[in-house]
Amino acid sequence: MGVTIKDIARHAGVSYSTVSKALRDSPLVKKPTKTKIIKIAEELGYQPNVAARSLVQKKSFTIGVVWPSVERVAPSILITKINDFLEEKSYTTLLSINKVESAIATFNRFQVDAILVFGENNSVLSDTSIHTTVPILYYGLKENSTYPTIDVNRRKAIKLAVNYLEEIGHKKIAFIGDLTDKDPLQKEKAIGFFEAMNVKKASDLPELAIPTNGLEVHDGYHAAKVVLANNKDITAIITGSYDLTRGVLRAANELSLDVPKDLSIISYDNIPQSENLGVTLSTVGVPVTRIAKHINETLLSIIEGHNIQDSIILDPELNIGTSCAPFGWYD
Amino acid sequence: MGVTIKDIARHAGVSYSTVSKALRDSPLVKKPTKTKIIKIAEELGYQPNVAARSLVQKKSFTIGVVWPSVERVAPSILITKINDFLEEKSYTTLLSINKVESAIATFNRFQVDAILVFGENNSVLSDTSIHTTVPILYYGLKENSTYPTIDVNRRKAIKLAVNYLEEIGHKKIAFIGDLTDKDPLQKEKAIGFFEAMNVKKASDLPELAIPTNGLEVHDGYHAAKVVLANNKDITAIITGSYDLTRGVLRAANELSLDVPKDLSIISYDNIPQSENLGVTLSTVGVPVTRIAKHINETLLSIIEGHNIQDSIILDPELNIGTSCAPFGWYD
DNA sequence: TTGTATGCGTTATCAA
DNA sequence: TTGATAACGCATACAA
Repeated sequence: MGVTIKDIARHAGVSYSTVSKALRDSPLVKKPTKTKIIKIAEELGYQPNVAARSLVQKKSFTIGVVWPSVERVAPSILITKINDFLEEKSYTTLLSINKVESAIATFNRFQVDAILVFGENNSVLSDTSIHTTVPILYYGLKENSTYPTIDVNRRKAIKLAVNYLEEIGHKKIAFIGDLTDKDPLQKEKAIGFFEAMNVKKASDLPELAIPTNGLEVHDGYHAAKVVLANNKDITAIITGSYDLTRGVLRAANELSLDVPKDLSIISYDNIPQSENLGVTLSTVGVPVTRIAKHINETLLSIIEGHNIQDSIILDPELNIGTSCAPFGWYD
Repeated sequence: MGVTIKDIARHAGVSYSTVSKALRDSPLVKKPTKTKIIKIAEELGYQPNVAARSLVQKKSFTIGVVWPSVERVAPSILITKINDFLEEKSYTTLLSINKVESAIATFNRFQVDAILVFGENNSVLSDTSIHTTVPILYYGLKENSTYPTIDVNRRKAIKLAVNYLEEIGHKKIAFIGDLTDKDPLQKEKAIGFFEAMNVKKASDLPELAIPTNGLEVHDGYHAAKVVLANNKDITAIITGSYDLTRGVLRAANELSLDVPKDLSIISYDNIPQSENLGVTLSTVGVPVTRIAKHINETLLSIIEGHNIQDSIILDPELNIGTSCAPFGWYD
């Protein structure tokens, strides 16, 4: 059994309520008593019992994160950031990888102060089925949720990239990414491209809208090899993900194409890249740190009882590195 | 505020202790009262308060999982399996992505019944620094832990593969994988290869021990392209991971090499493959389901107070699919 | 400045 | 078969 404040009280020769106050750094306890108590607590390896504390405080200083699709990388980095921030504010985050409904039920029983739900791309979170007194924040596609939501404008991101490339003179701009309907997030990016190009669908733009079979490095590599061989006058490529971009760079390299002299590249990306790719990437997207910041602030705000008015859709930003240059710059 | 048993009691016109019994399906409550109470509880959306319950029971039916490196895929699948099993046994799993020490402290305060630590490959978990009354189980490299540990024998796995290939007549067997010292888990596989080949290090076997820059598909693809071009009499390849294998298969395909006619492949793997690769893969490793089973049983066992005697190192198994055939089989 | 008493929601023991 | 009550560990209003 763990050490309780009563054990500490006995050792210190004071009442346990004094110990309680001392440990919470209350001004109602004299300095010397306080330091003595804290010292004893440390010696005994005291750890406050969350169950008891949250029972009386009706607050657990804990945030539950529902994360049904553990396998995905991008959310992992976001969660890590959120966790770090929350830790600073002395909140603990606990994750559940159960199905949304059951995870929420669990967190509800645990009396967490707020629940953050990471949306699965294909499922909808509606409040009709869910019994909870704990405030919920949803991160994912706005249209999939009837809760306060934080979303990222992927469509606008790709448009931004297209517009920028056009501004600096590029005429043939290709998009390499997932063009299927399987993943709504990826689809948003494709739609962004179509809208920027004033077409409706991929088949309206067969030589510029390049589908991949996945989002891995090799998929980008393969797509780029094909498109760059068949369509020599393409001068700029926008990719749907960082990994695809890495593949495109390898393909360009093998084809002796210089980036950005022969080919400009803008990559969709949320995540700060650590890898050295020979060029510094130009990216569009909402940086994870900004997403994390918004999520955290919203979380703390709803915990304090503020009713979140509306959902937030974060605007992407464009960061131009050396992978991208005006058309004809080197001629 | 949530619904409590007292609310239910008031609605049902009984005492709250009767409600408590009824909800726990105690035989000490008459059928009709019981059903009535349960019905009201559902109507009110009652959810038992974990804090209060674990306060009195000194048991939370919760298992804490320490998972500092969220980004990795293989552990994700394992965790999912463990979670499913534990759910069946009516345990809840909670994950923490904090640093090991602080995650353990958190779980300790939450009075979880056991803690499962997923080892980070480069850090050591020793019991000297850790204050806890909760039993801990470690999953990772045995040598990194002074706690009861479950580990997988990667070295033996690769040896098994080599020996099998030799048995069926292969003379030139290459290993494609991470040969650096960066990741101890990968290093184990390399050592397994060296031991099976009776050499000490990679440079003793330059044409057969093929290093990659990573564990992605493209790394396997690239390595295989190089090695298969330079060394035509290699008839069998062992790879360090599933993704590498996918790359090798693509390379073989591009080089018009038939698998298994021209090239036999055995892949290190823990994870059941869903993808159709044209062949059914031959694999060595410990299937996640088996790992999960062992972890779960050990977890439940230590919760029941059994002192786990010793650490467990799981033996790999060899599964031969159509990607692997005896040397000369088709001649 | 310190100590005493009460209650948080639940389970468990005992009395009715 | 049901109800009253103590206890779990802690925070806090109030008494000393």
